[in-house]
Amino acid sequence: MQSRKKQIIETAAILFKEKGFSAVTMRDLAAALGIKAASLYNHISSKQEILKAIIIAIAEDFTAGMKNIMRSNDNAIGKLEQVIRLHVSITSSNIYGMASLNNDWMHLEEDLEYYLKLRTEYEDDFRMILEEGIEHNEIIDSNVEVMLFSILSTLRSLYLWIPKKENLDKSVLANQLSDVLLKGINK
Amino acid sequence: MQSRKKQIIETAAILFKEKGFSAVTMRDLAAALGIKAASLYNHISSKQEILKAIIIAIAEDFTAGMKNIMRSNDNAIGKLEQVIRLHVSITSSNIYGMASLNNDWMHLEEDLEYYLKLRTEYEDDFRMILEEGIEHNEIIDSNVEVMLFSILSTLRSLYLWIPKKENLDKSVLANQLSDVLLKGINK
DNA sequence: GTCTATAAATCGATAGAC
DNA sequence: GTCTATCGATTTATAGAC
Repeated sequence: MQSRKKQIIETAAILFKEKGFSAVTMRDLAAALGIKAASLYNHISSKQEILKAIIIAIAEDFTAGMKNIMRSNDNAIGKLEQVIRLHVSITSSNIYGMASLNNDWMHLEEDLEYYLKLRTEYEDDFRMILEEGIEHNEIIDSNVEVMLFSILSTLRSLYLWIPKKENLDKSVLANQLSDVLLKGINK
Repeated sequence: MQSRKKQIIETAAILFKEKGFSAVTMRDLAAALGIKAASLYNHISSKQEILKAIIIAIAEDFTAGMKNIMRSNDNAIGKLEQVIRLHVSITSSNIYGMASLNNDWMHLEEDLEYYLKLRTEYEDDFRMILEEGIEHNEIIDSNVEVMLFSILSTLRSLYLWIPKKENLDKSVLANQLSDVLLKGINK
């Protein structure tokens, strides 16, 4: 990808995190880059193409990461720890893009169906890990959907919290999250 | 409040959840109500007033609920269980409004500062409960911010998951959440 | 209380000069 | 690769008839 195009997409992601896709105009984006709106179209074909570039790339990263985890020989708890590390890793290197993935996916047009397919597959794999853990007596036999929802909500919100941490150590954060999410906070 | 105004605000919240505040036009809203856009202005003064009505009311409900919990004599775990019930209660009766509270607060104009004040106070109270629990040996002495982030992310995402549950029993859900959030999923 | 008509501003995107 | 100029559509909101 050309360097200028990449710069446009990265700058767009920053603005999209602040106000959302719909509230950011091509003039806003151009101004942030120090050019005029018309000049953007020498590098990208539409606002929609920018959104697609941001969201689909990250969604495919999650899919690839999850497929690797499913292929591993770890037990359920080990797989969950891998999933947590996957979220910390992808999120910390795509803080702005994660905001679009979480909040602006419904504005995808041609790629909406594809995005939803990736998301459903991801959640299905996640659920399978939990069910496998219950079956093998590693995980409490509580409501699977509540556990899935609880862990995934936390991991999907990481993009809001990681920027507030100074001197982020990704492996320390992943370990703390594993502790809290798997073992709870009760003493 | 007049019945028609209430109906407009409730319908707006439904549309805001689907596409976000910025992507919903006054024509969309009017069409959903079976009238013309101009007719909306006989009941409300601006699109901004609708957003404010949705968000501030819920934010004040959370503030009032948290103040009650802070005044109670429960220990830290008991207070956390109350907070979980507060989120389940407010969210289940404001599914659509919670989407705006979470995703469209940045589009508030005159009331943005007030909203941020309420949110900060809420998080400070939440943090105090956790710190009190650590001090009294009820809660593990782990990273407070990670615990706060983890629990609050889950509770703030409830509006996405509650609609998927059929035959919702609020007290059952609150108990399941308390189990998972406080005791973890590890066996 | 809803309508038609419209104002004034802004939107994404294109044409063509340099 | 960026610019000026502009198109055509759409935005929030208002005026005034009914």
